[in-house]
Parts: sequence; structure tokens; C-alpha cells
Amino acid sequence: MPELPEAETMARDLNKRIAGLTIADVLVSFDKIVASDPASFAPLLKGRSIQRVGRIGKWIKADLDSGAALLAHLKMTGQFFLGEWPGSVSSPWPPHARAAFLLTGQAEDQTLYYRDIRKFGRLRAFSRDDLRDFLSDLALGPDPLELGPGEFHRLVSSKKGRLKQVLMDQSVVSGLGNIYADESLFAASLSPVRPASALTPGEAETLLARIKSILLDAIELRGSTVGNYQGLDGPGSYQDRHKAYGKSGQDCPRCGNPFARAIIAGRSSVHCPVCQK
DNA sequence: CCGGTCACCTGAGTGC
DNA sequence: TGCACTCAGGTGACCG
Repeated sequence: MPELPEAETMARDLNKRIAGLTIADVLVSFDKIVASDPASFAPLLKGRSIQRVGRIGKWIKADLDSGAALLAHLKMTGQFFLGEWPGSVSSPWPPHARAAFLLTGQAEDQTLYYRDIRKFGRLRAFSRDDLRDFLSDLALGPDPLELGPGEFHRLVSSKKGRLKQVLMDQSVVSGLGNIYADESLFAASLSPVRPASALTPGEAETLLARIKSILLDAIELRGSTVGNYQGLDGPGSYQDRHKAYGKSGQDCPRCGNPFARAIIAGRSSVHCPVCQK
């Protein structure tokens, strides 16, 4: 899924389309998709109006007027889309739809669907207090877009492990995944396999600047649509700007040497072994 | 405590 | 065509 730019796009789309509406009904067609207390899931949501939809790392959070919230993590293939309330012959459950939220408050009722082909994603509903505790236990690191270079250097260089692995550790910095880690390391000419603890302050400053620039450009283009990701209002196009991710077998556009593919932290990684130091 | 591996799932692509 | 196999944006549980 969805890394930071895709989660940001989805949250913005949702905020634009459903903020102010009321959740009148809730249906779940695949029980495991709800990872908070199943008995309180629908009761916490029904009758509440959605005040705002935002993002925390790769998580999407819808704040309700009661102080409760709906949290979603899309993992690899989760997404939201709008449709018609399911259950009739003319309106069956759409393919791979796992939950449905009936939204009232506009001229015509709408249904917000959560779809997830691989069923890795999870939905949670929390009261105000339980939400605070859950987010606290998650211990997400700061958002890279709101981070300064000194703090970034301190966070990254204090960790053991390879640079790419540390960048993808959500407790260090929240929001980077396989695509944007590979792209950022390539843009900063830094090798994904070097020890994170060896990052100099100057290299950290450059890396953070590249991360921010890439994430902002990707948000501008509604994220990267690889596989089946798309926002509520359509797919993204940042995949056309990828320089390293998915370019295994091609030559480095900076120095012309062939890209190398390696498994780092269990993830397929592409980098230039010559110009990424 | 740590890093490495696998499990969770389905579908798309590839090669025989 | 069809089948077997690999791979995919992310975590979280397990294991040595």
C-alpha cells in the first residue's frame, strides 16, 4: 500500500468527500478486518458525524463528533471508495468489499466502502481515551515532513541496522515504505546497506531534504499507482517519476551502471552499487 | 534483546 | 490453455 503519499491522498480525498456526513449504518462482510473490540465497532460509529479525516504515518483517522475515531491501516491493498448501500439484487457487495458505512447528510445517501483484496488491512474504532492509548502504544516516530535535520540525524544514527531498514522502521520515522525508501536513498546517493549509525549530519540533512521533496512531489501527483492502489478520487501518477524502485535490470540514470537488486530487511530493493555510497 | 524468517491473503505475470 | 511458481506497496509473531 499505501505509503505516506498514498495515505495522505486518501485522507484528503475522504476529508473532502465525507467530512460533515453522518454514519447512519455499518456493515462488515469479513470479520477479521475489524481489529478493535468487534462488539463496540458499530456502536461507536453509528449516529456520529465525521468531523475531519487525516493521516498519522500510514494510518488514516476519521475524527467523530463524539471524540471517538475510526482508524484504518490499508497495508498492501486496502482502499476506500463510494458506492451504493449493499444488500439488494441491484446493489450487491462489490468485489473484495469488506465493510460498508452508510453516510447521510447530503441530498443523496452514499456508502463508503472499505475494499481489500489481500485482507491484510485493518479497521479500528476507539473512544477518545482508547484512541489516545492505542496511538501511544503504537509509538510512531515523527512525520518526516515535520522533521528537522538535527532530529532526523539523531533518530537515524542512534539505530542499529542498515540505513534502508531504519528508514522503514515506523518507530523511527513514520510513513516511509519500500518505494519511497528506495527513491529517497537513490536521490541522496546513499547506499541502502550501509550502517544507519554511520550517517553523518551532512548526509542526514541531504537525505531528509530528498525525502521531503520526493514525498511532496508524490503527494502532488496523488501517490504512486502500482498494482491496484487508487485514492477515492482516482489513481496517482508518481510511478512515472520513479528512478530506482522497480527498475531492476535497467541502468542507473545518473551514472549508467546497472542497478542491483537485493533483499534488504526482507524487502526487494533496487539501488545503484556505483553511485550510491 | 536482536536480526532473520515466515505468516497473513489474493491476483497478476511468467515460463514450461 | 493450463498449471506451477514467483512476486507484490506492510506489519507482527515467532525462532534461534
